[in-house]
Amino acid sequence: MQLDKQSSRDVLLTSALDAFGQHGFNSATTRDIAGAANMPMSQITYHFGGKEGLYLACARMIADHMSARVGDALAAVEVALAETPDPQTARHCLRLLLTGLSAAILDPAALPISRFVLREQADPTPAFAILYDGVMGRVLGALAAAIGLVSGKSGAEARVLAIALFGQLLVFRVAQASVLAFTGWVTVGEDQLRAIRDTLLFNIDAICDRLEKGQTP
Amino acid sequence: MQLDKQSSRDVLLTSALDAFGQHGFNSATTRDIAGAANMPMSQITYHFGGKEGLYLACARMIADHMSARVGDALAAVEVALAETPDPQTARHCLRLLLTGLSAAILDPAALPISRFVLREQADPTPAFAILYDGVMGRVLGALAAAIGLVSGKSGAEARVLAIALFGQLLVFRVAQASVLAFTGWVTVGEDQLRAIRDTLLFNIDAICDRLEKGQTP
DNA sequence: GTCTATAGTCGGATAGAC
DNA sequence: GTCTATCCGACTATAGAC
Repeated sequence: MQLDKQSSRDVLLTSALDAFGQHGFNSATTRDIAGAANMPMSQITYHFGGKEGLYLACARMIADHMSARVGDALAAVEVALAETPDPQTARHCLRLLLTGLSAAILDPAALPISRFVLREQADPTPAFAILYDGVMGRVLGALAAAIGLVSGKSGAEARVLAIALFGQLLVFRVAQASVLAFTGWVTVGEDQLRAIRDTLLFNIDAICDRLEKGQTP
Repeated sequence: MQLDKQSSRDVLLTSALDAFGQHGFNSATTRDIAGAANMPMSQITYHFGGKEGLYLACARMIADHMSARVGDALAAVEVALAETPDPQTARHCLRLLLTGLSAAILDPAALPISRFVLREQADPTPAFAILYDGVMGRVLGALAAAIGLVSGKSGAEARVLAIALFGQLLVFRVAQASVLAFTGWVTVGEDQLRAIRDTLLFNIDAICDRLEKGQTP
């Protein structure tokens, strides 16, 4: 037996991530989560102490997973911005970051993660701190730093612009129902990812151009 | 008695909108909704037939409310684009639309509505069609039409760009927990609304400039 | 470590008095 | 139209056998 060496703990975690992402903490039931993992509900109590412990464990798993996925790119950008702090480097970093984020956020395989994170954005629980400190704060920080180098400004304006840039991407996940209805797409796959990424890069160049001309928001 | 002439039906509706927005359909309880309106749960059955009927009635109320609020501006833009279809008019319309949308979406008084709509975006129910057909489809359509006039293109590219523009605004509502954590704001009030709107208008000009130069995404 | 059985709670719907 | 009382199903948690 045990053809796959995944511990029942891990099986429960992925099952839970899926359920919490789709239905939220309250609506997801421990019975369904355990059932999808082919084990009785009491396994959740045994491994995680209860529903809440399971939820927090999901958040930690996400933070680890995302750090592993975008951590290298993020670190590279942070180093580049520190070593060669000029507008050209910054613009390149922006393009790099948004390209990587597009792939990570729109990847269909990461859908359960996206859903889970979005729910935490809408109404944060103690799991929010785990996610924000682990990944999102760093991403926004890197975006704002790059924008600061391009515009020569830092502080509030750069941060607002960083969030707006990020929103251009996020909307395709968070408002997916409207996106599909409006574009006629049936799914957000490879082709759509390309179209979105190209639009984002175009906008980055447009905004950087205008920032470098010294015009400020 | 009856100092205010609001029918108990209306009181239930606003109470329900609040609860559904904060907790979602499943987690909001009819007991709490009725309790907040100071009436027994059976009133929901009487007026709306059940929890589901109450939920759909909320969606209809939102569609009516939003149509009343942005309907005029939307109609004006649609007329302007049809009568004087040139890039200058289109850019002006874009600025007008985003300014109006900023106020509507970030208005603290409209928070319950925002929450309700966002939940429908994440996982649509039959209420989604009511909301999309009533407002959102028209908004996105107007944005895409204006962009089409500026860039000389219509179709998929204009629609993707329209969604991206809208996302710059939406993110400040949908990811509010991260926005507050990252900016240090404690709330999104008048001052923050101005900062966001100025950034959006700056980006619109930047993107329009580049589109008019004939460069395409 | 893994399971079954059960306790205790809560939410939605309904019946029927007023 | 508005209320109280009650039913039934579904959920989390826990005790305890193996």
